[in-house]
Amino acid sequence: MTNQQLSELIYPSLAHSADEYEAMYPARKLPEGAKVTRLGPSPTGFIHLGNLYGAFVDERLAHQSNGVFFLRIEDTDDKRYVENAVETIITSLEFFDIKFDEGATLTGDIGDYGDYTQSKRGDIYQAFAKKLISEGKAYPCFLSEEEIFDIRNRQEAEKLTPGIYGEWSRYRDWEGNDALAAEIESKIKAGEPFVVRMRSKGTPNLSAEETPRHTVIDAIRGELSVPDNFQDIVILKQTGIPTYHFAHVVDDHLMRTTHVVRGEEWLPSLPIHVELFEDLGWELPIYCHTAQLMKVGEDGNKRKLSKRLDPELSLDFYRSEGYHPVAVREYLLTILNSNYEEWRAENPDSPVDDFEFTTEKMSSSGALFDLNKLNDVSKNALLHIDAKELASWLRSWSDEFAPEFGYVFEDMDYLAEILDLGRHDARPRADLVYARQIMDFISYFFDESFKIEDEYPAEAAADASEILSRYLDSYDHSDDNEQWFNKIREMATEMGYAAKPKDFKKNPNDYKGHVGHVSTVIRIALMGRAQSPDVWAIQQLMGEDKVRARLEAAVKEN
RNA sequence: GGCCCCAUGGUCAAGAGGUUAAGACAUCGCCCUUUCACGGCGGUAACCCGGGUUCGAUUCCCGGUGGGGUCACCA
Repeated sequence: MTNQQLSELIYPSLAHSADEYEAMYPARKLPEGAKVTRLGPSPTGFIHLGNLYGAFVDERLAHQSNGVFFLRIEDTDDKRYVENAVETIITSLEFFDIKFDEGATLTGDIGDYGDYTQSKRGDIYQAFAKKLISEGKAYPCFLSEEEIFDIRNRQEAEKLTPGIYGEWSRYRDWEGNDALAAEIESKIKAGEPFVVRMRSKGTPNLSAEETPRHTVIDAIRGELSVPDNFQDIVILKQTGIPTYHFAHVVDDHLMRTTHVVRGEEWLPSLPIHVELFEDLGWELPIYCHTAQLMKVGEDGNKRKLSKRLDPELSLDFYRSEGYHPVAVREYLLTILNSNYEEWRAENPDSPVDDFEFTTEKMSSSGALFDLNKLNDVSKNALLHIDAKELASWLRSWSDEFAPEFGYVFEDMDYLAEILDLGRHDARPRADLVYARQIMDFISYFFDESFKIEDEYPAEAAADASEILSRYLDSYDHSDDNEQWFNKIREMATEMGYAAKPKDFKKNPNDYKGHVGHVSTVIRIALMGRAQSPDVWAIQQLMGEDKVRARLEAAVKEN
């Protein structure tokens, strides 16, 4: 039996040959320098910030170069599949403005390089596996789970690298062994299950110094030292479905991916991929191994984000808290490219996508996720969003995640005015961070959520009742800001408070307190809290009736 | 344990042989101010260790140490 005969025996009737597939998916016609990237999620229905981080890199690389960014569903593990996962992936990414040009969509594939779902590409993988078998670069393996377990135990006892390779692989060297060749032939004819393994050319168990190496250039990390692989890894599972390794190599070649962006956890399997590309006679794509987003664990050490342990890093967390997609995008960019913040400082009003993103400026060490920084970036980002736009965005957030705030959206113009409070001053206020926080920040405007949260300052608590009734009596809604404050100052002085805080600080024994304490009493009666934007401006927005009603209620309380 | 990746303040990070070792977030103080926010000024705070190479290493090389990742018919 020859390798050629073996391959025919295993795959007697495939729809197409490897060469035919090669011709069906020719090189893309794209402008010089255009990059083709892809996102290959497995449909577990869970994406976290780390995935988004990687997706940004893909998206920017492709779209900055007039290239193509496509979505490929990597569902080669049926155990992992979660209902509606694909939909979740697409809509979550869309929310953060990650859009695909090609690939799987909710209504079917778009593009000429499909199918874009790996489970539908069985024939293609088999055609290439057949080619490898016919060339002696792969072989069928009938080792059972128990046998593999046994091999591993013996290897561990001998302190050898575990795995199926070299002499440990019983079905590897059947050439020149007629008995074994006959055994394989009869097993196949009998329909016994098998996997297809790569027949690695590497020499097993060499010392680190003896191991031959390749140098692969990584666009983020520079030169990578890749030791030769010697493991006969599985390329096709018993089901005929490929492992990640084989699917990656076949798909990214056939789909003409130019840049493979993936997490650094793939670095250890790079030797396998290098050998597979070589076996198939294909050129290596440019790898971009991104650093993992980290988190501080319970032991105080950094660790990789984990879907089990860190549900709060799920994209849904940010969506439900109401972080604006632009803010998240902007934050990610600050950790993605070290020169981003500098660029942003120089171009405060430019759209994010004007920034020229480069892999060279990416850090190769894992960044710790920093909520403080996100919040800071977010409040500046929201400053650039028009109030009306912000209002309607908040409404759609509420519809989906917080319907209890429905009353906030009854008058959208009013909401927009509230949101705009102080945002156009010479020194604009930056109060708004994320939707849930905003709901709390503006809660005093609505009787549904208004409540007294703070206590009157000690300096003026005893006079609270008098302050409020005098204020109410003299209240004139048409007063301008200056007239209004002069009245308060006058009243404060009459009641024994300093007209200026400085006077009080200088001679604390001469006064009960200062005008600030007096106005805090008013602030609390109106807003329920000691801290808020300008009282006069808020009163103008609330309207005279509401202002009087709040003051009257406060007087009654005292 | 083998292999791979990484290593500058609390965090994100510039720097690429000679710098008073940037900047941002956080933090502290002061100023502005009727509160807060914004803004301004200032402060605390860092090159993991040991060997080389060099006139000179945070920077280059080697070795440790530390952290991370990975060793599946998961991706």
